[in-house]
Amino acid sequence: MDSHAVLQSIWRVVAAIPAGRVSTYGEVAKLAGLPRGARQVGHALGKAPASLHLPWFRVIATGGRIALPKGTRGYRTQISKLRADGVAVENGRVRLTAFQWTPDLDEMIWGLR
DNA sequence: TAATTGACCGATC
DNA sequence: AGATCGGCCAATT
Repeated sequence: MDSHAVLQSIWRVVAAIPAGRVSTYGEVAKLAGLPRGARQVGHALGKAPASLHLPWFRVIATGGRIALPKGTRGYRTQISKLRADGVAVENGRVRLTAFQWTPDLDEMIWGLR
């Protein structure tokens, strides 16, 4: 599997995160077939062309933390985008118990198809 | 080729 | 709750 394919699978997973829900770097990595590749996800998001319109802001760090350093441009952008999605962000954090996306449980809990 | 860096994670203190 | 530390893995220097 070449690196380009890896980027694509990561982007595919990120693109699949539904509005109003979030996922973590580690989780996205796992879903993309990289069990310990959380850092790769960071790189992949950084390299993603804007033309893909990827919902990168739905990807956060473990514990619901906003990964970007507080005070940066991206930090504020991410929060406002999440809020626009209906995700509650308090003090730079998201309640994962309420908003974390897990594809398999998604159908069971929310009855989505 | 080796060292450094980074939108990370988990356990531990 | 916040800080430290070791482990991870790829891209960059």
